[in-house]
Amino acid sequence: MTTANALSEERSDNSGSAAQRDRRKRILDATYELAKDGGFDAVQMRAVAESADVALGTLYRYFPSKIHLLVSALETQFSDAQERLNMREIPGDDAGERVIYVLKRLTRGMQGDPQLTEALTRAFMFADASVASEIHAVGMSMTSIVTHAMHGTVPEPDAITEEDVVLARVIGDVWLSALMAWVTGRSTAPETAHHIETAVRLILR
Amino acid sequence: MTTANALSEERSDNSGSAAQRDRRKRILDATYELAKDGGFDAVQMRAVAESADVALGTLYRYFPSKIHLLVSALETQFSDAQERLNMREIPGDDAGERVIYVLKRLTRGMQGDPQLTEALTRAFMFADASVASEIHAVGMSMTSIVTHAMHGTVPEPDAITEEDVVLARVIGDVWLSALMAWVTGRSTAPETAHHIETAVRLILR
DNA sequence: CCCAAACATAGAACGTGTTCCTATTATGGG
DNA sequence: CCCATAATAGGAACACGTTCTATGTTTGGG
Repeated sequence: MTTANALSEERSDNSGSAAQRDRRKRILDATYELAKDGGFDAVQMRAVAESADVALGTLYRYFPSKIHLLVSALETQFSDAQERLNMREIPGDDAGERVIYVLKRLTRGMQGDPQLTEALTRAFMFADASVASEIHAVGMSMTSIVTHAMHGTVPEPDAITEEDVVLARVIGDVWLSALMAWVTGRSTAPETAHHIETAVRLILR
Repeated sequence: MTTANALSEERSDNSGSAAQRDRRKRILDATYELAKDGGFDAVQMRAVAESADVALGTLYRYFPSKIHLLVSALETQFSDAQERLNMREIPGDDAGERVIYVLKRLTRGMQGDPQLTEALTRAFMFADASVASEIHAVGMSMTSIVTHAMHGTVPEPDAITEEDVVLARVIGDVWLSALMAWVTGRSTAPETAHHIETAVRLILR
């Protein structure tokens, strides 16, 4: 999703210290690249470190575990998506239509990179309490995306009711479960889309 | 789907050499014991093998991975719960009340054994495509439990409508997400119960 | 300019899931 | 009873996440 390739070391023109900056970004880019090709298993810490051209210990200084690394990658992707979506109005005649539109778009995007999605989703699922803050951030993005879609435009904070949040959380739950079913091969892409659509209509009826 | 261990052949000749008795059951029992005390991390394959008094290779013959082992344990627990619930009528005046009753009961049961629940849930979450059939079985039990609760009594197969199944799946999704949030320390037990209750009322309104 | 502290590197080492190998022990058909 | 085959035991070996150690290298305040 991000710039295709910061993997190739771009240290040609800038000598020394310029290449020392942006380790975090290099690491995340390497993570995306490896995940895109081989999924969760291919994101091996030694491989990430080598790809990002940092030492293993440095990788662990930036991300204290493989799960932190992948959930942080997911977090970045989600807040990017949230930002992109916030820039425009969501098409659709009612909340249900708009939410379905947005979720289908999100889902299609993720299904376009199955291995990457598998890596990020499984990390998210496996995360334990130590990753709570990153997971919380992802949840916030998800809720924000859905409430935005429900309202059609970025809502004023005090325009979001208690019920909106409950609805958004439930929709987020369903979306996550559907994504998981797809990632683990228990349902096809069309089935996933259909399940999400049905559930949203049901919840926002 | 009626008996607890549909997977095992459950050899009935249990007299004879006691030590040979049902390795599968010994393994699952050891798994429960270790999980109950120390959660996911404490379920170490060498420890399970030793506890169950089988060789490591034998353990892997019965369960091809730690995830298979734990998801199978979850499967057993779920189909036990399903069986117990099927034996009686569910109290409650409408579908929503009954579903909430059952889910609260289930949730309380799992929260009574936090470490065990953490182990089983995280394994379930982490499972990949190779565990699809076990995961599917868990999903079936879940759906069955919920449709049962919706109807109040074990429904005839043809009394279950398409919509029932959709409702049950959505409820299952929410329940799973709530359980996950609790397991990873992102929400407390009361919050979890409240979220489930709110969501069920919303879905079955 | 100098030095202490923070940051990086390379790589060894360790733990646990998983695989593999060999010898031994049940099992069931003839 | 005997043998072929499968199942099990016991344990070495390997892979990858993670931690640790020893040694530079950068950086910012005096």
